[in-house]
Amino acid sequence: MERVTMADVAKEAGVSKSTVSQYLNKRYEYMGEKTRTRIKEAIERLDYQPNYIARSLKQKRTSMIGIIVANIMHRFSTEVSHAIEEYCYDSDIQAIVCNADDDPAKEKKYIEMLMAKQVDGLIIFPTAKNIDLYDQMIKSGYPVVFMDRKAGDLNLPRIVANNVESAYDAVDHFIKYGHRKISIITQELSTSPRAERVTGYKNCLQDHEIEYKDEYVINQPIEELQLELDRMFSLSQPPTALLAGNDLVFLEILRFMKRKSISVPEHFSLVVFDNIPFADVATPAVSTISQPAFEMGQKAAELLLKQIKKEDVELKEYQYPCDLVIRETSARQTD
Amino acid sequence: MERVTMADVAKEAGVSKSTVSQYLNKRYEYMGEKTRTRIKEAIERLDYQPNYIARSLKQKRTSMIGIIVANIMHRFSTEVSHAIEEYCYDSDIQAIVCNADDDPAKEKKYIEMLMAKQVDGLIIFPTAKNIDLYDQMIKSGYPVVFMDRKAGDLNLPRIVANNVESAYDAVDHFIKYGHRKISIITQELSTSPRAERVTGYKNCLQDHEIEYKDEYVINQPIEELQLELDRMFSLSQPPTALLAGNDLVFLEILRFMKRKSISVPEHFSLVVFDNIPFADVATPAVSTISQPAFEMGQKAAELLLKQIKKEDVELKEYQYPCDLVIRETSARQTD
DNA sequence: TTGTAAGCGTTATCAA
DNA sequence: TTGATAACGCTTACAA
Repeated sequence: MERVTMADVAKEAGVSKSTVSQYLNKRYEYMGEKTRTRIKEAIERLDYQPNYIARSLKQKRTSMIGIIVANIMHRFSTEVSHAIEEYCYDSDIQAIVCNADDDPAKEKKYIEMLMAKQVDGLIIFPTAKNIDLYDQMIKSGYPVVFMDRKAGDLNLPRIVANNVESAYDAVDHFIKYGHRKISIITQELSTSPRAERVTGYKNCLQDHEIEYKDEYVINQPIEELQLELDRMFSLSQPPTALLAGNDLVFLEILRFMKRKSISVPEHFSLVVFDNIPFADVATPAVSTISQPAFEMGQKAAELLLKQIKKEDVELKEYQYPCDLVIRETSARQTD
Repeated sequence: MERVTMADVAKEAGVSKSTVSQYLNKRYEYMGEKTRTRIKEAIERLDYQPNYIARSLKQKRTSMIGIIVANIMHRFSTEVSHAIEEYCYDSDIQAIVCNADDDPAKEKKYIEMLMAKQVDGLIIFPTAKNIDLYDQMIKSGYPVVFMDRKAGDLNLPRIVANNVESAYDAVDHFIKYGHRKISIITQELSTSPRAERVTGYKNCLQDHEIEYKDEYVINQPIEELQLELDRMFSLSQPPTALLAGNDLVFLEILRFMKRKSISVPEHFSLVVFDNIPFADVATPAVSTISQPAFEMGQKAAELLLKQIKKEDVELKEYQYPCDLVIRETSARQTD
């Protein structure tokens, strides 16, 4: 196991612990050539590995940050985490990814555990149910960045997509393609992006003077979606275009299509709000609204590391535009 | 920031640090009822949060483990990591996931950094290029479990899939479906699973007395695959069945199909060796050899935690059978 | 240029 | 049943 300590190296090299410490922290300025090589050799001979825990205790920094993801099953979360990790790697920072699984209690537990582990800061996809806790962290000056979701009226940097506008654009695209019976399907409206996507949908219908119909709007838990889809497609006038609110919803729509043996874009046009793997190479290629997950992740990391280094950051909302990519699941409606 | 320490709580409650420590570690046996409540109240009043770093320094355990994934872009890696995390969550252990990105130098750096951070053990998808380092860790008694890939002849628990047999089964399935011109496509044969899958392929052809043809076997980096596929499908006798060696290869095959406007199973049958999202709900649904990623991850975690707790574990290879799921991309060949 | 010594916030040992 | 006190392995004034 880990045996060799700095004291051993010091003894081996015939110097004191502090000198070894100096050496390790590359403070060579006032260090004699011989002492340096002697320490170097001693370290090699003993195969000494420094203990970062001890250093952290003293320095009050761990060079670790935490990422608390609301639900790791979303491709978007994975892409963002990945971008954060990559950014951190260049600064010799470790990222610990935790999955709150859409459970506020689990989120709370992770926040407390990561803070107890003295991680230097946190990037959170907030469940938005632990407002008091968020508030307390922020007030205490602890570095935090919010990602993807809005929560409360807190004074910290937030990275979000322009959900309203992007959903608007997708619906606008449907309308330009001749659709009038347009549906939007999301999970429960318990998070800001979902609600915003529905808002964009409504706004666009309104601007085009298309009547909003409740029966075309599904906001239900994943488990309910098959039933809801059955219902919606039994209408005398089923929708001809669907906007899937995220990748998990898309999965359910695929399942539904499989079950009914129907296909896109023949039966309806489809746009998915989310990054999905294979979207471009699938047949038919899937039209998507893709969020700039990589840029968003990098920005979050940048803002967090700046806060950790006590540099000034703007405590505002950083909004990212998404990219509506029309592929083969969108078709013109001619009736 | 983090201000309140155990000493503050002790003072506030009018007891000594050691008593507070006892309380926190739930050693109530010899503790007076009143002291207990006084400490409890003091903790609440001060909103004290223990510092796990200090505890770790003393106890020489961090309750963290590291996962070093060879390449995070594989769905399999994500699923395994996820299973490990879930298992660890129940034991109050944190998992730190690092992506070596198929780079032995990066793998080495991560191993050293995680050990310096005093993580209690490591689950590694080895690049198999750092044998000396692996050897050293294992000799020193550090808890390690290998996942997915074989590396060197080391004395530690290894979790692997039965690659030879599973590839064999897929080819056997092709042959039963009337195929004789069967191709296998993988990346470079630099890892054991890839080589084993090719072995299974060869064995099966041999058992069925089908001639092995080099021109049907592609083992090239991802970037070369489009060229190689072009070449292979320009043969006078192109293959009628393809076994894709993993999910990234599958992506390239999809890209190729898109480019050539050809489809499965009309142009060829396809089985993918890997877990891919949407496989069952895609159209056509994709035949896959799915690895029991969840079980493999759980087992790895179980074996690692046992080692950490100094319990005996068998230092052997744990081999997991995969599941050949025939879906719609496999068709009978009638010519 | 290097060494001494006092922490960092816990836990563990042993007395009281 | 509780309290001193010495670690844990490192950093950092300050002294030499």
